[in-house]
Amino acid sequence: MDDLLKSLTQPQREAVLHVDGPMLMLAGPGSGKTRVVTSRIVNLLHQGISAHQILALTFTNKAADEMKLRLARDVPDTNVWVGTFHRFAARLLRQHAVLVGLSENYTIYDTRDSRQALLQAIETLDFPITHATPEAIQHAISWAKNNLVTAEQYSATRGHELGSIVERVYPAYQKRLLECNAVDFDDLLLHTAMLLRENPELRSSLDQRYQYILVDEYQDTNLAQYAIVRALSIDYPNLSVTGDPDQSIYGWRGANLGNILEFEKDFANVKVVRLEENWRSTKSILVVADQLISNNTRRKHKELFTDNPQGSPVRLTCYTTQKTEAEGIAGQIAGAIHSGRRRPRDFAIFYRINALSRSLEFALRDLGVPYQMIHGLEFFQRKEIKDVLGYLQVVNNPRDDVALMRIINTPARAIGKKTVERLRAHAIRYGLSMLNAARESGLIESLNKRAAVAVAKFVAIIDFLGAVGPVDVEEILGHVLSQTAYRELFTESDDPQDQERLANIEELLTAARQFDEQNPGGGHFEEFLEQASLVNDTDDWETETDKVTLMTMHAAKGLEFPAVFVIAVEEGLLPHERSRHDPSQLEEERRLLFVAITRAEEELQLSLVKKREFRGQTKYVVPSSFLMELPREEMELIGAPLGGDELAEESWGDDADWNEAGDDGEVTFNVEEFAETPPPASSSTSSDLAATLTTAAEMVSEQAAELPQVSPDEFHQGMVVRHPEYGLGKIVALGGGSARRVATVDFASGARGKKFILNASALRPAT
DNA sequence: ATTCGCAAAGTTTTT
DNA sequence: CTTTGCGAAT
Repeated sequence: MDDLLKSLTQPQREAVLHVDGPMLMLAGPGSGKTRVVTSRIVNLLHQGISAHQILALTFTNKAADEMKLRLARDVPDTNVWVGTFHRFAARLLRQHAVLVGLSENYTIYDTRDSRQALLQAIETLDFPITHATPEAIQHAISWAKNNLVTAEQYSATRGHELGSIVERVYPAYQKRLLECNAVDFDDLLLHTAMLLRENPELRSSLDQRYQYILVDEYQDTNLAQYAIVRALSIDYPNLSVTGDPDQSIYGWRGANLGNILEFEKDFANVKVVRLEENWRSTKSILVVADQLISNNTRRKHKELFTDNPQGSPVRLTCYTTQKTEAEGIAGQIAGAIHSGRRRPRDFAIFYRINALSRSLEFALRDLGVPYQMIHGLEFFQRKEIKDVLGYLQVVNNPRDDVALMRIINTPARAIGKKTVERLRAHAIRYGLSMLNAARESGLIESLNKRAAVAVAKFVAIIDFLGAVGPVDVEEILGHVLSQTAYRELFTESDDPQDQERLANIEELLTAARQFDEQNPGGGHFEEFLEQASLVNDTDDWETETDKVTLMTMHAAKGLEFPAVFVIAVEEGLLPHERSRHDPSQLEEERRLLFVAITRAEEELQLSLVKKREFRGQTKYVVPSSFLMELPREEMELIGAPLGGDELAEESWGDDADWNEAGDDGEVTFNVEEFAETPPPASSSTSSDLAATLTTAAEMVSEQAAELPQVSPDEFHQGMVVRHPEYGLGKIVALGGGSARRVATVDFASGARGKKFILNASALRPAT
């Protein structure tokens, strides 16, 4: 502990040593915030505070994992609860589900599932919605929930058209969710906040349980999150929040900047600590960031400074077109890599909208620079994954109609739209869940025999899965795959997309296996599903690989890179067109650029172009108004017209000036020079990856056939195997930990569901 | 039940 | 210009 303190600055030390009472830590970018927070937890434990009285809340899994990792380094085996708001709420809600009308096996719907539930609710209302899209309604409901407005409380402002629709739809939607025993993301917070508000004994016992609460990125909390944290800090107001108002970039999602700006009014005797010293960036970079952000009014004044060297000046480069911009940047990167000065992973390129990544991808690929792009949601949103998990959802929560309707005819089993409609009508009429309605398919008059039989077969599958019992997740998923023959949909196809789907299913099984290892005992279906819906795969962005990173400025928060490029610093893109006219939204756009700039450690280039192709047509670009707020005399300006005085106010927005500059605007780097660069290992696409994986798997099974002893890990679900007694068969499910891995096998000879302990059996892969 | 074609929209994104 | 989703046709 003493060693720890020695390496800290005075303000950092103050924050670390703070024990009781509320604390507000205003931490600028690169100020060592995470380190301070984890050190403070270490100190709390040191003071004799029990680990289970400490609660650390973050926004993203990435941040939570980072904190866990650092904490584990200092205090191995601690059981301080570190996690996201949503996960904490989900856990609390499991224990007290009944109080809000749910049962503990409730399902968490993602945005798409919620939309389906919403559409179903609108159907039951049967009044036509003409002037609002479902997305708009969904958004309005989400906004209400984030602001703690319940369905009963919601009332439209007079004359507000969308509002009056929402007023009717919101309660119906909420009813539908309860019928399905499901919640949406916002409900996790709303229900929990209401739970605490309406059950004073529960609130005070939890307040006592969680005496020390730490919240990260407090500037991004919404009202619901605020209410939860506030309710847990009344008797024991040892709440410490960390954040930076200048890095609040999620206002459009309901984040309430007021939460952090007014923290000091909210609690008595708040200790305020300012971490202003920056350890990340050069002076050149920091001064640009500082000047820019000082144009905002809604902030807490902060003086950023650093002991780091001056560094090279920040570049502001103007290219002719997005093509030359991309090539120029790719050329600089290739050059630096080629000369051995930098590695690919040192670089990041940020842009305001995903659509801008295209030209960069081409340019990087042309020069053979490996890169990775961070897109938001992926894995758990894929159709094949959602389909397979849909079965598990229904098994876990038989009232989950949304999941049921997703899978009832997937893979196709002759249950058409009409049949589903009739089932649904029956369900509504008798107040049944879809599954129970399906059970009665034989009694529904509108259904013909063929349809009724098809439905009965589906019910049989669900019942079979339900009867499997509390086994490992990997095993139940294996049963899902073999019962539905889902895998067979893809195995015969040579469409590369299908191969990718197959690989994704394997990945799901691997994820299930890892989960099983961490949660032994079997039957943890709902925890697995919860993890699947609350996780997103930007979280496991590969930090280890040596590639240039391309991402939106939003995704960049919390990261740092030696060299950063920010492209398209242009009016209409940054600030974005839709934010340009509202002063508070404009400030958020400025914060976004501030976040992007402060990711850079040593080198930074901002760039724009003269004309940009957008949605098919080329338009002359107006430089971002933010550029005028930067200390241009301290920056290196490259490329006409930014080199001269043309960046003066009078030429702003005047397209003519841009035309005159000519078409071969200066490019900072000669691309041709690097065209001959021997291409480094190119960025591997997922299909490449799938191909390698298949080959590897083949090699493994070839080897296995020759070797007398086979490792249990070499068996996988769906594999064809041979047994000396039963002959050829197929693995329909796998379960158990690595030492006691059990395979369930159906044999061609007719023997079904035979179980073998892989370590001990004579079962071998067939080749 | 699947496939094809057309229309419409096209910030940012967590959970 | 692209992508994506829904609806109509086979």
